[in-house]
Amino acid sequence: MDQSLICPRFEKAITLLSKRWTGLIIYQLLNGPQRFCTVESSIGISGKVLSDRLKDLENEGIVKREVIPETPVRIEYSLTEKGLAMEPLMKEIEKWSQEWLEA
Amino acid sequence: MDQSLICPRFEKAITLLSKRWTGLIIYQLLNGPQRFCTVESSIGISGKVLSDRLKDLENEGIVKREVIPETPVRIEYSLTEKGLAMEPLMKEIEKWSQEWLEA
DNA sequence: ATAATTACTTACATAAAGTAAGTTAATAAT
DNA sequence: ATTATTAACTTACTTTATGTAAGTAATTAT
Repeated sequence: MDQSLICPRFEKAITLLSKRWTGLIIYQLLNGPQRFCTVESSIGISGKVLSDRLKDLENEGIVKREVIPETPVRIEYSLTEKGLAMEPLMKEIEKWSQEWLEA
Repeated sequence: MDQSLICPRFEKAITLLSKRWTGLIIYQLLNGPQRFCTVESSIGISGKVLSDRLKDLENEGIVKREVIPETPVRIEYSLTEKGLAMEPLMKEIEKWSQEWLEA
């Protein structure tokens, strides 16, 4: 009796967002391209997990990684079109949180 | 250099949704009140974790638990107003998934 | 040659989730 | 009265995920 009526695409999306940190990383990157250490310190994630997540998100086509040969080397992470398309979704989370959660 | 510019309410909301299964449980309950075993089999979560999550969500005021003295006893879980208010958010996730993920 | 900086990686410890068996409580059948 | 049945959990144990802290690679400045 495993009648999964849940759309597999929706399930995949929510599974993505249900991974710890994923949502916050995307939200943070909506502020524009930024480097590893900026994301790390602004959301308080460990370097190890951030490294994992950014790879996952790159594989999903949500995040883009760009090496900028400066001194020392700078690496910029940014959202792809697919990632940027999550903005309305994030706005809805924001809305809900402002209406239903206490400060 | 820990300049967390992220709104604490938003952070709490996304932390909630970043817990494995939370989003799917809420989504499933948008179909209307239902019992433990229905949620369990429709989303494929283990009884143990479902039990934990439903307690968390009850404590957050998102889910309501009602004992119905039938034979055998039936327990119905449903969304509160706060939980129902997540529908637009879920719809946005659905939209994104339909536009950006493959079937 | 040595030090400094960013972006990682590795080894190890702790916490969360999965599995399967067991418990409780309310009847219902024998 | 005893046994069985069913839903809703719990508990004990295993596996997986995350956290912490130290280490490495590459590049350039001194």
